[in-house]
Amino acid sequence: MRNDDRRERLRTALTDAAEATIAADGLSALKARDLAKEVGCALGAIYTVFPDLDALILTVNLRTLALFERAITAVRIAPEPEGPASPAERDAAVETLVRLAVAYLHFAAANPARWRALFQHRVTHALPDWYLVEQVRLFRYIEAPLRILKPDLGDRERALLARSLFSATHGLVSLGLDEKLMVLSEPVLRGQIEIVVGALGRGLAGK
Amino acid sequence: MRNDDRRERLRTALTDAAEATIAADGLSALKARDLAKEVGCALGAIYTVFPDLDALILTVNLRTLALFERAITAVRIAPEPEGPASPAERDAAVETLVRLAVAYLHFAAANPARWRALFQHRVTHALPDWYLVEQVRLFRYIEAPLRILKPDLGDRERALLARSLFSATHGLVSLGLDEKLMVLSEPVLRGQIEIVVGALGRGLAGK
DNA sequence: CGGGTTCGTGAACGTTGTTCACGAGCGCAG
DNA sequence: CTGCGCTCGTGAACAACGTTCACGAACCCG
Repeated sequence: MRNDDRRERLRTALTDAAEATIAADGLSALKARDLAKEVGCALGAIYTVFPDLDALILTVNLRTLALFERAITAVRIAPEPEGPASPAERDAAVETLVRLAVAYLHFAAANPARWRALFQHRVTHALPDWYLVEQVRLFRYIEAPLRILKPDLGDRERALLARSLFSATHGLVSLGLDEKLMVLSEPVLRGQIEIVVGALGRGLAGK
Repeated sequence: MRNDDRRERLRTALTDAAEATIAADGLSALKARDLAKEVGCALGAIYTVFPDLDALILTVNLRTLALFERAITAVRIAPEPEGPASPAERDAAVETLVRLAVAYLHFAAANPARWRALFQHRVTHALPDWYLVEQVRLFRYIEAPLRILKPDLGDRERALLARSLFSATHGLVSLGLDEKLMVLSEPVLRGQIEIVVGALGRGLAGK
């Protein structure tokens, strides 16, 4: 079908334009009419490839998650020891957690509008599966060092703890970069993250 | 002036109605026209006592903060020791931090819509002073146990760390109660907070 | 070439927050 | 008591938004 081709082209063109707008001026600057004008299509055409703007935003957010994953794969990960972990290996695991958290901060600071859109966007409908799958995969990066720090944890508890560690880090980054509660420079915030996540890791190790 | 009296009455009536709407159906259910109908005034009358709806929301949020402070004052606080803290006193300080965090969770879970409005509401203008003052005072509750845990910290660093601890806890509560990332029951979330904040406190104590 | 089907078009609709010209009501001087 | 002027709430009107849908052009196929 030639037709599906055009639809796909329109879809990516809209996603590109929406991504650029969000990255430049934030989620609130995304307007259906501006979007249509930018890609040179009619207003109604948007709704032939997306059910509504929420779906378009979700597609942009998926790109942001992919971008973030590329950033996170550059983080040096402590190797998984065989057998029980030595104190040095546990320290290395803690440092891995800190590096992951700092990488999260760095990504958020480098892509503030894109990153804000991930959370600012409140969905009323249930999230699509392909979005949740992406989230689950990203949490695995946190679970690995946790396996070293607390080897006797069950899979379920470890997954839960990984989400909690992410939530805590997200809180630090979210409120730290947000202008409502405080405005912290990235270096200061990085210091706080190192202190807090470091203490958290050492406390979890149970020494 | 009889006139200021009427204005004040309208102001509180609007605040009451807005608070009820937010508490019942969330921030997004707050509409100027519904509000005017509920308090029996004209649409434009709202703008004679508030510059815009943002200011009205801020007033409601201040009430929420006051409500929260009443909840936080019920938390049992470890007494401040004289001289260097014993290990037991440090443990008590950690438990105070945990209790504060759990109180935060409990308040958020008990008043989900009110609490969400505190953060969901993004302001474009600078926040008024009376709002910031309220925030600063609430942070003092976290600084007290920190003084026991890390006595050699300067005032500035302690204040910063207090905000970071709050941010981490807020992240746990915010994402834990939020339906986007995960939905955790309050008991499960309470367990996570006890684990994370507990580990955080012990790690900070530097044992 | 013509009839039918498909599909983008953009005017129109319903809701927003916010504004502003109007007029009712009141006080006070004549 | 009457008339003038001022104040202040009123609600119709405006601008901007997401979303819809009747229309018409463009294309396919017989």
